[in-house]
Amino acid sequence: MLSRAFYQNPTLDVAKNLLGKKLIRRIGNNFLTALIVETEAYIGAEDSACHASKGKTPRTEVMFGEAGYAYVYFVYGMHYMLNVVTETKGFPAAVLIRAAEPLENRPIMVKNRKGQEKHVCNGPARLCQAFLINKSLNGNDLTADKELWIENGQEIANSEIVSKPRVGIDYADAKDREALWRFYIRNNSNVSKK
DNA sequence: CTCTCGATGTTCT
DNA sequence: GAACATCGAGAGG
Repeated sequence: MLSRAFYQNPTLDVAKNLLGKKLIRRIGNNFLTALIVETEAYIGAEDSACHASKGKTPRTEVMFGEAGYAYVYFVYGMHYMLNVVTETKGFPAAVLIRAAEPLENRPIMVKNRKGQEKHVCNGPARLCQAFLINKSLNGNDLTADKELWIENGQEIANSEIVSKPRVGIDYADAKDREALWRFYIRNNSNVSKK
């Protein structure tokens, strides 16, 4: 299990370092695992794409807290997103987990996705469906939790990491839309978009 | 394979 | 009341 110190770093570093790590979810006696292949950084009140840019609210409160906690929220009336809080207490920042590559117990993930064999984890909302992640996990401590946490996986070389603008933030300022704060593993077929 | 379009509910104005 | 860090079904190539 990754320690708190891993998350207490600059958000862009954490976003890149999370690539190749193993996301683990316990469902009863079964353990779902998947390799993280795509992330996005949301950094501080100055980032107009970050939820925290509108100030601290009950919804975004977790992002203002200590690093290493899960920030789970609901969008579009039907989808959950999984983020991990980074940096220091009082500075709102998080990394969105956008996609992963199924490792163990893939059949259970497919079942959670209502039988969808393709596109099991290649999208933030799909990942949450496959892993049964919902608001009940919001605020859980990923450095101590028994239901959801992250472990070391594969080493990903810097040359294998691709940087792109973030997805789905048309409402943000131009400078924030253009920021290359989306990271994914080159040539991995599980990323959410080409 | 690609594209379009509508569902859905929480949050904030 | 509007916007929203999306997805999947269905139509067409």
